Amino acid sequence: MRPTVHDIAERAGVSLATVDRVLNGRPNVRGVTRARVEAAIADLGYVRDVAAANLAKGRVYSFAFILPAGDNPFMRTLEAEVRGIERQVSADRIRVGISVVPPFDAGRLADAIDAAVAAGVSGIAAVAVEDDAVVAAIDRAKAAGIAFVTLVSDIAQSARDHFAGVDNMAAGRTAGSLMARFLGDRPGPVAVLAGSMRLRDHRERLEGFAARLGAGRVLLPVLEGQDDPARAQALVGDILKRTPDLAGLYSLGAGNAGLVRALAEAGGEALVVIAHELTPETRAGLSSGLIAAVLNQDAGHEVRSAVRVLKARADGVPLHAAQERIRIDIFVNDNLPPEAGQSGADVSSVPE
Amino acid sequence: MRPTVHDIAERAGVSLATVDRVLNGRPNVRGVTRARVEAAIADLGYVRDVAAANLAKGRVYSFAFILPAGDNPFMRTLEAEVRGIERQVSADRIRVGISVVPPFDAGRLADAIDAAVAAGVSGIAAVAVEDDAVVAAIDRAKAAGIAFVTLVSDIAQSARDHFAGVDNMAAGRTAGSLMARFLGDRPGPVAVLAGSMRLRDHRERLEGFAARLGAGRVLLPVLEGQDDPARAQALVGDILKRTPDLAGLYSLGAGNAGLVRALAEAGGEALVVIAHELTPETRAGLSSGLIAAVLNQDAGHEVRSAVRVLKARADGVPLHAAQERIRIDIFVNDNLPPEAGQSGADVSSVPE
DNA sequence: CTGTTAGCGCGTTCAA
DNA sequence: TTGAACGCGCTAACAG
Repeated sequence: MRPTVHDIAERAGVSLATVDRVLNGRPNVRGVTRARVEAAIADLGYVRDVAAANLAKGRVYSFAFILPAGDNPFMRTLEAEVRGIERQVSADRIRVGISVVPPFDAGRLADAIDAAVAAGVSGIAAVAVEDDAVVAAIDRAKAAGIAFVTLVSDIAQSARDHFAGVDNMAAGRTAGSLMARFLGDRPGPVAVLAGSMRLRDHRERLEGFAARLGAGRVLLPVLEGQDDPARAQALVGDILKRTPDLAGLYSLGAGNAGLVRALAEAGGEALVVIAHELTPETRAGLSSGLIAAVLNQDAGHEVRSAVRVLKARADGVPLHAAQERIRIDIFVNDNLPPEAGQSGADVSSVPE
Repeated sequence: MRPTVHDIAERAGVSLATVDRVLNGRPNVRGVTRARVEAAIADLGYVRDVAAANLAKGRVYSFAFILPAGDNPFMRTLEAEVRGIERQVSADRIRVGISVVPPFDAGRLADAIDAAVAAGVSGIAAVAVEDDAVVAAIDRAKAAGIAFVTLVSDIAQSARDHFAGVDNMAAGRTAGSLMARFLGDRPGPVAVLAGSMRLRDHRERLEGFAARLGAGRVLLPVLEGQDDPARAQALVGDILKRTPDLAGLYSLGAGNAGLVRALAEAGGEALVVIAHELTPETRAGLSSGLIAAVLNQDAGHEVRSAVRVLKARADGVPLHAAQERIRIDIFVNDNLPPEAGQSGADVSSVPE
């Protein structure tokens, strides 16, 4: 049986309360007493039973997720995953709230962070926007002792505890080497559709992509679609028309609904298209053969990872870094995961 | 606040003990009383606090993992993951034991299952071997009320609760379509290296692969290497010599250390090689460019999934099917996850 | 058949 | 500075 506080108290010759004070770093314990208790803890290899502790405390974790509004399908999937996780973790006394802020609006994001801090949450996960105001807000949250995880998009120079997202440079490299493999010796230039070169994620993906594409391949100037389906459709339609020998197209941002429409219209067959994020649109593109491969970050995994990390931080407990690393998934038409039901509502009931 | 057993007792006008009896389906409760309690439970929307229940019960879950012995690197990774998960879940009063049995030995596997049942575990996870004796043993375990999960390799016709592994037919299709894409118009036949056509997993992968390879492509007779590195090396070396125009090679089983050695020796450059399972050997193959892509099933995910399912079954709680689906990962040289430290020992400690 | 009571491992009043 | 005692939500002896 695992040692308990009783065992420690007995071994150290003190009472339960004193053990508790030492365990939780509370004051009013003499140095010698503290040392005796700590020795006992070390000797017995005591580890606190977090479940029992929470039961006693009546503690409820409250985490805030801050996501960008808008019709970016990936962000909506992320939101659905956050909503879906609620029931899953409510048994562990964890409440998760969502606030949605205008996309790319650093001021509003910073305000939302401050609001969550004021509301007394014990952890925050947010899709970051690179901005000094946001960095400052994150640092304020950390200073208030609140766990902070950046989600999907990171700000490394902030005080955040963890980043739950992918290495976008590596994602770009992956797209580049896949593109090179798929094209083989086939001639023709390659186009890139991005949201905006002002976004760090998009810059990184492009850089990685270019690095792996191969020296002999012409890379056309980047098209910026602002992650907007209509603009993306126009841009792609245009480039297809103007570049009959186009060999490949890499869509590294959102707005892929427009991309797929433009591809379907043009009826281009041999064009190799690689896109990001598995959404209904890109899934359809894979199925119809218009898209060769989709790179994906698993939104569900990211959300679950964020919750685990926030909880671990709130408990002051170490975490398994290996499990928290978000992979870059490659999907083709044959390894697509089954279409998820309604936002995580896919529950198999148990017989008997 | 969530309703507790006290609230139910009060509302139904009974004592805690009676509520507990109803909650846990124990006997010695009058029909009318039971109905009253159940009504109160429904009215209040009560959900049991599993953590508190386990604390009270002093319950320790004990799960048995049964794995094949031998030097199959994937199986050793699986074993390492099982050992690695112990500490991670010991906080949740879960103990996991491992027993290793001779590979492909149905009798010994069945014995191990029976032994675990006799030892009184509450759940079993095993890499299944297709055999009536094994089916019978699984069914005995289920009859004894023990949760059962097949791992990596399934027996669908048994009474197992769940399969934690991948769809091998889909994995084969994925390999086939990737091979077709990678080869493009390049001429030349394709070879397949399998362990044994007597293994259902390997048959399924081959079938999927052939279905997606394309009609115009010649598929050479299957090489059976018995998952043995030395035999694999000999077979691959031989086919490379005898088939100078060989365009592609699909290794759908184990023994890839031999495969990589043979490839390195031959110095074949343009040959497109696709293999299964990310091991040190295949990882080296990807890095050196000898292997184009590796299909993988995440052993850590499989083990964690198995534990979650076993625990859910033992608790009689529903589970989120979507999270328990094991994906078919595609790895190329650019999206490789960082090399894991020693068997899950990759723990980042928490500051402050 | 039903109710009382004493814990599970821990945190938190209160006194001392 | 320390300790005794109670309670978190639930289960499991016991009585009745």
